[in-house]
Amino acid sequence: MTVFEDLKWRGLVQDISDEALIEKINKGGLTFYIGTDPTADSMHIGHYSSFLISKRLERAGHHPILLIGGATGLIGDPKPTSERPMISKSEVEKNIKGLKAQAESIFGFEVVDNYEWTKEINIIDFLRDYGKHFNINYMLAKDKVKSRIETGITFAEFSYMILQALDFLHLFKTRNCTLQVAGSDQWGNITAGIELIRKKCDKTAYGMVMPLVTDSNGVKFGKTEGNALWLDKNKTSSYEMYQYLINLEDSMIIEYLKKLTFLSKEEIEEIEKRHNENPEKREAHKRLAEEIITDLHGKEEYERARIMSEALFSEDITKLPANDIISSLKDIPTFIAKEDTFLVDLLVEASICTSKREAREMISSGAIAINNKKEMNLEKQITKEDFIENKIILIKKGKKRYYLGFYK
RNA sequence: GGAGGGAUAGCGAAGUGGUCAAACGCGGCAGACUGUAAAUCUGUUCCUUCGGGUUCCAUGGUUCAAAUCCAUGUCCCUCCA
Repeated sequence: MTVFEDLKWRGLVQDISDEALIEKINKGGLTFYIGTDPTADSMHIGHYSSFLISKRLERAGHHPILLIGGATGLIGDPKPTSERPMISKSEVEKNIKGLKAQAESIFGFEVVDNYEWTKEINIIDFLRDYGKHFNINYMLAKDKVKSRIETGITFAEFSYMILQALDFLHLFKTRNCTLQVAGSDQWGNITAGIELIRKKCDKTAYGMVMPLVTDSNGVKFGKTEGNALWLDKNKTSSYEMYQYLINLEDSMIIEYLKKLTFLSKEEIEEIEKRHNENPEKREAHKRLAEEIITDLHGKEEYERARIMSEALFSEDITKLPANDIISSLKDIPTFIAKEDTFLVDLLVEASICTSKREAREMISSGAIAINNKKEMNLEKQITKEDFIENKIILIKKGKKRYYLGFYK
């Protein structure tokens, strides 16, 4: 299987700008770039899939450059629905630092910042050197702009694609970077760059985009409770990551293995076979979690997450030594618990529930468990006996959310 | 500059003087069923010491009573110039 066939098989190729790219990808030796704007101080799992393509290309003998949009992040890539709020310059600076460190440690890529070559351009040169190459009609025809004509788009966001095109041109000229890789929402910006290169240099550059990774309902991969799953383990612990991956729906799991791991076709087919025979064992889910967490944070982190999950979901927690529980559960939310507190109050104080009303509702519906034992008594007071070894108390909300309390 | 329309809970959207803590849909949360899955079904979704308290862009006003009427302001949209 060629490199391109492998990408295709994994479902990672939505579109390429030119058929000629296939051969170049198979041959190796290209310098390519992938970009992200510093909208947060960490990447999330959504970035991960597209960044993995870069890793795959790197393994196939190409050279990746990671571009962080210190300039474009100050402007904002148009979303199809509405204008982005502007991010402060200090925020952008902070985010760049976070992303840079992360990209280097997780992916080991060379990082560049487009602020470097954008900051010196003055407005007259910008309009003459770049603006002159963009016909408004062409820009208006781009999907992203088109979808915003009704709701409105500011000149700042409208100009975004010129900045991104300029990046591609800059890297093409200075680094001989001939390929840009991204998620499918970047297609318009990439083709703008390809055209700019053709107009200014009379050379051909290429673009490749991958489809957005979603669940079966079209919801973006990694969206849980409105929060993203961050690649920074201080923002999203390995345990949380493990839990998210292990709970993914069956119908998508093989697709995720293809897109998010480096497992070979043969290995994945074997896993698929076993998964179909015994879906309840969730071998495919476990393997996905193992691969992703190990790639991100290393073997040790993965083992910790796995052991913790197994302890919480399959063993009688009260039989374990308190210190073992503490050390294996250090990623879950904690709180301080006094004895004789009413459970209702405790749930609110520990931010397990947002109000007493909700706390009562949870208790009476059987959603609250103390040390894995369901507690439905609204008048329940926490006593010393509720603490394992007089030290800790484990509260579960719903089926999967755990909170660890320390005796005070 | 002129004319008109709009702003309601996380989102979409009803309601146009009392029966409104506000229909309905989505989303969220929980329960049942399961496999810590999906689908489905059920409940729930401002706070509360369960007496009540605080909500419908903001501020004033009319009224026994306002999301609903009036005035002013802010923001958005459409059409005309």
